Amino acid sequence: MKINTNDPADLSAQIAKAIRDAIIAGDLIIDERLPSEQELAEQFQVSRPTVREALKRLAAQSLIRTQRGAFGGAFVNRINYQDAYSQHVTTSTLLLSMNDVSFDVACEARFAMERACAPMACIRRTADHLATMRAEIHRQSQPGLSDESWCASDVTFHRALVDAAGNPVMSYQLAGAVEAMQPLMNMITFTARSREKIIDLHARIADSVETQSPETCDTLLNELATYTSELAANVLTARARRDAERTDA
Amino acid sequence: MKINTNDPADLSAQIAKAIRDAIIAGDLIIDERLPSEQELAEQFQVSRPTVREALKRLAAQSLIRTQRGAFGGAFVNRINYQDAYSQHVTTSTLLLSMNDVSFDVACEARFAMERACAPMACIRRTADHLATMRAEIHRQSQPGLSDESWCASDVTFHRALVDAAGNPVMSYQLAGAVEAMQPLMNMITFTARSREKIIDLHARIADSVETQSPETCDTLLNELATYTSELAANVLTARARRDAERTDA
DNA sequence: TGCTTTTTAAATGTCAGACTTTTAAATGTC
DNA sequence: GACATTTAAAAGTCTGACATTTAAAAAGCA
Repeated sequence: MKINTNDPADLSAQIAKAIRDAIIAGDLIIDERLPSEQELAEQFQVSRPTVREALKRLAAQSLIRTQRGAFGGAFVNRINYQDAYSQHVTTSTLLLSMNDVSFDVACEARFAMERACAPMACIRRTADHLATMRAEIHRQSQPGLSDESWCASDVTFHRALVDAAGNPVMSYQLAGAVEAMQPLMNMITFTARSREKIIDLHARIADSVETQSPETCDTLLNELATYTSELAANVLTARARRDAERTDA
Repeated sequence: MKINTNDPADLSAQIAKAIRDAIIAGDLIIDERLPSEQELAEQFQVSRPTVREALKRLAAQSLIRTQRGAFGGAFVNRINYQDAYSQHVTTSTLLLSMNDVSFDVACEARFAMERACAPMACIRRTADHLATMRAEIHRQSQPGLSDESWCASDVTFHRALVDAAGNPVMSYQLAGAVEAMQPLMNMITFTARSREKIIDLHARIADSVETQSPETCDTLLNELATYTSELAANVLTARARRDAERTDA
């Protein structure tokens, strides 16, 4: 584990990279304790604050965890789905919001991937997944539900559908697409009428998963995708018209 | 932007969280300059090293970038696909390797998502994507190709297929599934015969994308998924048998 | 002996202050 | 006006110290 003296990057970044590479290569195994900060400082010939900055970088990526006290230190972390999941969602959300990704592109990606889950979900769904979907449909039917709660419930419903596929790798990868859509979904105004239609689709999707009818489920998801896109398009044109009027006035 | 004095977490973690939340909430916009480290230290009533550790955490997530010199400082970073992509791949790879994810689960997820790309790829593929696919097929046909080069070429081929769908959100989300599989793929021994079969499938997949035949493409990807699983199963049973023999001796 | 309490040492967390290096704006010079 | 020089601001780094946490080791005790 060496650092390149010709590298223009910060020392702490170089040290972080060296340790990260060692973890990825398997030279440092799970739960293995790194040398103490003082020892690392001596190894890399830098000061302790510099080592600490490097360790904080790695901690931010959940690659290590630190423990205080005697026999404490930095340990190689087993990355769990929870940590990876929340990081993935944060990054995906920012990626979408910062890069002017159009609603259509995000929507297309999300539903394409969700439709990939559907056949597996129809086969492997448990009573638990179905119950979650039904519960969210019930929540969505309640009058006076705020737009935010509506969207949150929508995400929960779709997460249950994805989780029903029983493949944690897919759940993890899909999380970015489904949850990161929420801020974009919040732009849409869901009228009582549009909510009604979506709830109907949700109910029929739940039915198709329960009766294990992948083709029906696929068709319904497609319909939902189309309808969601339409709603978004309406919002955008309405907004454009209003802006135009304001410019005229 | 305040920190909670009752929070048991480290100060640097709290400060990082406060700034991160401000960025996610949109209180800090892209390219906005944060206060200098000295000013942040005064605002949060901590020392400069503590602030620096917080900033390094954010830098590790590509949320900020720092610039030295007069009028330098920490700036809110526009997360680009490149950065997000490599982070996503790193995390996915470690998630798979550290959590004993079975080959089948990872394989299923990968091909299910790839099949979701296929219809879009058939419609939107450009000459560029097709050329990349053909070039990789050609590379794969060369005798004496190392297993690692073979796998790398395989990833490039499939990335081209995914990119051909013309949806950057899908490309980003799929990157984790496709590239993170590489270490698992490296476990498989690709004999000349198995390579031949895969190359044939690759060629027919490229054909189907070129002739815009989504159904054929889907079937072929399915076939490739099944065959890949079979190869892996063979490796695993062979290894199990060998281990058993070794135990006997 | 066996359990509880106290001590202790090692490690991270935090701080203060100084110095170095980089960088771009401001100033000076031709 | 174009180029060189100065300068100040900011990140990067270092040194040394102290605070806090924690688990092992030691001591005390029944």
